Amino acid sequence: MGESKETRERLLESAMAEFAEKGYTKASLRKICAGAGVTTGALYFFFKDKEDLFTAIVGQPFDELKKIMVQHFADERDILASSDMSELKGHINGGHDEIAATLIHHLYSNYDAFTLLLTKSQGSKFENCVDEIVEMTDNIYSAMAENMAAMMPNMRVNTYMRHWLTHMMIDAFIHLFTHERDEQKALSNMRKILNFLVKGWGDMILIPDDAG
Amino acid sequence: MGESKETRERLLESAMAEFAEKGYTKASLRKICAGAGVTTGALYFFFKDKEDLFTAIVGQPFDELKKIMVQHFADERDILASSDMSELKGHINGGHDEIAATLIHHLYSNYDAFTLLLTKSQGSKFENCVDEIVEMTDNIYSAMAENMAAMMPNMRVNTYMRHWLTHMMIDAFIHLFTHERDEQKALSNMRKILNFLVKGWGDMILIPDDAG
Amino acid sequence: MGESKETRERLLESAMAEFAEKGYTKASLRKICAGAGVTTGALYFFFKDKEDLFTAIVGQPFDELKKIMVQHFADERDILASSDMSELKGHINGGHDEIAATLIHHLYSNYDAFTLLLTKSQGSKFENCVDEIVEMTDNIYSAMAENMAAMMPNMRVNTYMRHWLTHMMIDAFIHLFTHERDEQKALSNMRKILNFLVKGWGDMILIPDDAG
Amino acid sequence: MGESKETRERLLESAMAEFAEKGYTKASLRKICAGAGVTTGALYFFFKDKEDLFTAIVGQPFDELKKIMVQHFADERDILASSDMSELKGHINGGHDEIAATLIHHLYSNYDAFTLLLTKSQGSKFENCVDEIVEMTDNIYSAMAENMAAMMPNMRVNTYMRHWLTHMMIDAFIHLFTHERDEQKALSNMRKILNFLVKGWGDMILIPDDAG
DNA sequence: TATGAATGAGATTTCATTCAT
DNA sequence: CATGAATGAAATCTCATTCAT
Repeated sequence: MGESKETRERLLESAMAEFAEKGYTKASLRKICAGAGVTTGALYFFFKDKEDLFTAIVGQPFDELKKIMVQHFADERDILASSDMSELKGHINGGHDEIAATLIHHLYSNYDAFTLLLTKSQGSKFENCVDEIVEMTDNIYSAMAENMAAMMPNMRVNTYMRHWLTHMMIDAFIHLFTHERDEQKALSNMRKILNFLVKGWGDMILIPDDAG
Repeated sequence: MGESKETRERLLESAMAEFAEKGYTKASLRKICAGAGVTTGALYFFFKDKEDLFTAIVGQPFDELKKIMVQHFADERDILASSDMSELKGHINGGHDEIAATLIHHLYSNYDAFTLLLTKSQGSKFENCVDEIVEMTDNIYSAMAENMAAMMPNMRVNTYMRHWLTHMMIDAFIHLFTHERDEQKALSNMRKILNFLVKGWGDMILIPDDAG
Repeated sequence: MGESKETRERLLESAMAEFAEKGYTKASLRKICAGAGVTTGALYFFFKDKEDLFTAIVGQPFDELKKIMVQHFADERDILASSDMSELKGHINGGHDEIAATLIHHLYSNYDAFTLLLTKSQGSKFENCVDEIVEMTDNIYSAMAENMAAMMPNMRVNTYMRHWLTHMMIDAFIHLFTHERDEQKALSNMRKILNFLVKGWGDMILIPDDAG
Repeated sequence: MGESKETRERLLESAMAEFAEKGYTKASLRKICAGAGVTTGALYFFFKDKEDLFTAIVGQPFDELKKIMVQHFADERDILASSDMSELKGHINGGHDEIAATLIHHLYSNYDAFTLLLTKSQGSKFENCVDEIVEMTDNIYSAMAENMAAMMPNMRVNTYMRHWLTHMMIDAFIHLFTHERDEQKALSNMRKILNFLVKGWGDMILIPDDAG
């Protein structure tokens, strides 16, 4: 009554707790409402259905995550387009450091939402969100790898390994995020991990033309 | 009536399909029974409850997986106990190759069961099965890493990176398994990946005493 | 297999335990069979259905109980038919003592069966067994009371109190049986109780013609 | 929709009929809902589960019954504390008359509920409600009997008979209630019965020190 | 805005019973 | 004499959702 904003927020908080405890599928809207001190009708005033409620929690952070990545990759592409080989390699590391910091900051600024998204979304439309991110990233890296191969005679791209390395990189972010509550430590570790993974480009992705 | 083996197997097949489509939680026992052409009571003659049915599909393959790992690690420990440093490093690679082949063969020999276990078990008692495997592996690698550090003066173990590398290795198996239907290709790729990850031991896990 | 008698008895024992624990309605035939180490088919070889199984436990003791009472009352009637008033009164007490001993002995000789019958039969055809006994007894006492009233001028029978006193007497037996495990103590107490209740005949049952 | 009070009441009425016909355990919630013209979900809006529905019918009358008894016994204790022997005996009868009237009135004012409670509650949490009442009463009478014995030299309490007499008294109330639909007749008969039972105190409960 | 009431479909599970072998 | 398999109905209960007020 008259306290609409509060109600909506109480619902979101209650939903966060319930989704975190039970997972998307097993979470009960009734219990979410009870936890917010309202009845189901109130929930349906603010949200279309269960999916809409879940989206209200994780949707925007997830969209922003994608926006950040798209933006970063667009910047990268511009730079790479006008680079020679040695500048490029240097840039990859620097670029990685920058985007890593930005992404990790974004993840930790929306800690609860991303925890839900990454560990409790099975059954919702977000259940394949990681695949979506991997695909996005892979598309970019695909272009990047082909560019690099084009500059290096007698070398070609092992697409399978490129895909795997991309996946490992995303998984590394997720693993860090879900196992390390402190943002600074996460960032510091992520840098070491990225340093390591970048070596995989040379080792596994760009390979001699005649390799199996 | 009278076609006992068939019925149980039809139930398992129908269950496999339903679990694969909907995931453990959303799968409907009614539909599983309908799919097998029997009534719900028949299901309860063969299986105690939903969890028992799911376990009948994934339980044994999972247990064997753990048994294979335990056996492998026990063998390794015996060998490592009587090795000097250089032999040891050589062995790690060889050992990896061997266990990788065994594990991948086991995974692909129970393809459907492991697909269920790894991607559709949320809500069941197996939902944390990957963590279980990671923990098992990490315990072994923990001992191994300490042994190696003890042989190298002025070096210590970065436990965080050790844990991460273990996780990445397990994830690599899972990623391969869930993205590559051909066992031989999976094995070939896994070998390359392991070769790469093993370098992480030198790069990130054994670090100078004074490193942060 | 070849041990039919044993099986039937094991079923009866298992049934006794299950009925005692859950009551007739909630008792599960499956659990009874499991407890006897056989499958449901075996049960249905020996017993027609659930009711028949229960009857196999409590039926005969109950029938014998009624037979004992019928016999006793028939004897009583013969004696009473040829008695004058004072002999009759004396006989009531003596008769009570005798029948009490016989009944109590019968109850305690079939302790488990009567415990089931008296406390766990709701839902079965025996659920009103106490009423049946009360009615039987009341019919006899009705005739007896009318006889006595006929001998006493200006007195009539208060049928309500007669019915109540009969009920209390039966309840006294049941209360004793269900609260006192030792037959001798039960009998000793029952005698005191009957002595007391018999006074009710003079006090409440045979009343002046003009009483309300 | 919109006829909330009616629905809840229709459910209670339908439940009363079903419980009365089948007993608590065998009563079907489906049939109760059908009888009330609503779906099963509606029932669960008003009541937590089957037990809660049964409690909604019999709980309050039963609680009030206990409250009445507690209040009565508290009053009695105050009076008895300041009485000599002869006043006390007189009081017992008077007190009995008063409480009997109050209790019987309460029982008949909730006729259907108490019928359910006393004859159809097996399987519910109320299945031992009579024992509860007996115990309450027995505790009080225990104290009362000891007081009386203390005033009478060379006399002691036969606790077994005290317990039995208490039980008989409660059973008398129940028997009257379940066999006599008319409140006035029940009360009138109850008075006679109590008069009779009170004699048991002298005959069976307070006995010479040297009695067995 | 929000409530209170109700729907209707569906969930898992248990039951007594049957019957071919 | 007993098994193993299966039926079919019913049980209690929970769910997301709707809607008049």
